Amino acid sequence: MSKPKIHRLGELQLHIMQALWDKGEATVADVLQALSGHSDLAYTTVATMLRRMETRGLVSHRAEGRSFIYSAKVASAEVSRGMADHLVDRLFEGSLLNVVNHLLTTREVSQAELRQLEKLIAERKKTL
Amino acid sequence: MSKPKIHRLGELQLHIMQALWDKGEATVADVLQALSGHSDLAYTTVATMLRRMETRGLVSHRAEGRSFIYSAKVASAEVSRGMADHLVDRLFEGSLLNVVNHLLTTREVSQAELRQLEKLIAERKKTL
DNA sequence: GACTGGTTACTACCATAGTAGTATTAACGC
DNA sequence: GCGTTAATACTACTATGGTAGTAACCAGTC
Repeated sequence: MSKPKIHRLGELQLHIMQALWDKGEATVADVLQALSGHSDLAYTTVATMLRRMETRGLVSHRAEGRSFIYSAKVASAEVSRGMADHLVDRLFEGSLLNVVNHLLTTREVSQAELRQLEKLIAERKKTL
Repeated sequence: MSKPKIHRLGELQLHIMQALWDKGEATVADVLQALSGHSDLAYTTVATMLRRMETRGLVSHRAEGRSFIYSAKVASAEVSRGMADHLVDRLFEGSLLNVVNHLLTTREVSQAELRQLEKLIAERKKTL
C-alpha cells in the first residue's frame, strides 16, 4: 500500500496531476500543452517534474517508441481526500461541522447554493 | 496590506501559530512547552522558526528584559480562510458545493452532525 | 569578579519544489 | 548509413521548511 503522503503536492505537481487525470495518459509535450495557459514552463521542467513524481509514486510511465507516456498512479479522489482531510485535521480539529461553518461564514453564498447544500445533506441522510 | 501569502504554512509553523493564538503571547520556552506533546524539538529549533516567521511577517516580538515575547501577527481566522480558500480553489474549482459534497461522501458522518449542518445552513439563510 | 544558566544570533545541513540548461541517445527521413 | 531532431537523463541552482549545534551575551549568584 504505502500511499505516498498524498496530501503534500506542490502547485506545479498538482497541475500536472490534473492534466493527467484529465487526459488519462499524456506525454511530456501533452502535459506542457495542457499547462500552457497557466504558466510558461520549459519542456525540461515538466519532464523533470514527471520523473521525480514517478520516483515518489505519483505517476508511472510506459515507453512507446522513444516517448514516455505518463499516467496518474493515484486517483483524483484520493488526493482530494488526502488534502482535504489533512486540512480539516490541521485547522478544524477534524470536525466537518467546523469546516462547513467556516466556509459558510467566510464565503459568499447564494440562496441557490444553500438549497443545493440542503439537498446534499438530505441525500446523505438516506445513506445512513 | 500585503498579507504574507498566508495559505502556505508548514506543519511546524502552523503549530507554532496555534500556540501563539492560544496563549496570546509567548516566549520561545512557552511555545516549546506548548509543542511538547506533539514532538520533541530543540529549543533552538523553535527559536529559529520564530525568527524566520517574524521575517515573513507572521509573528512579531517585543523584548522584555533579555527575553523576546512573541505574538501572532496574523489572525487565526485569516489563516484558516487563506488555507481553506486556497484548497477549495485548487481542488474544487472554488465551489463550496463541491467541497461539501466531497467531505460528505468521503467521511464518516453521524445523524447528529447532519442535523447540525442543516441548522448551520438555516442560520446562514437568515443572513441573506 | 568569575561562573552558570537561560537567551538570542549565526551558521549549517538535509529534503523537496520549482526551474531549466546541457548532454546523450535513438528514431526517422533521405 | 548518416545527420537532424525530439526525447530522456543528468546536473545544478534557488527558495523554503525543518532541525539543531555553537557562539555570544548578559543577569544573577557565590
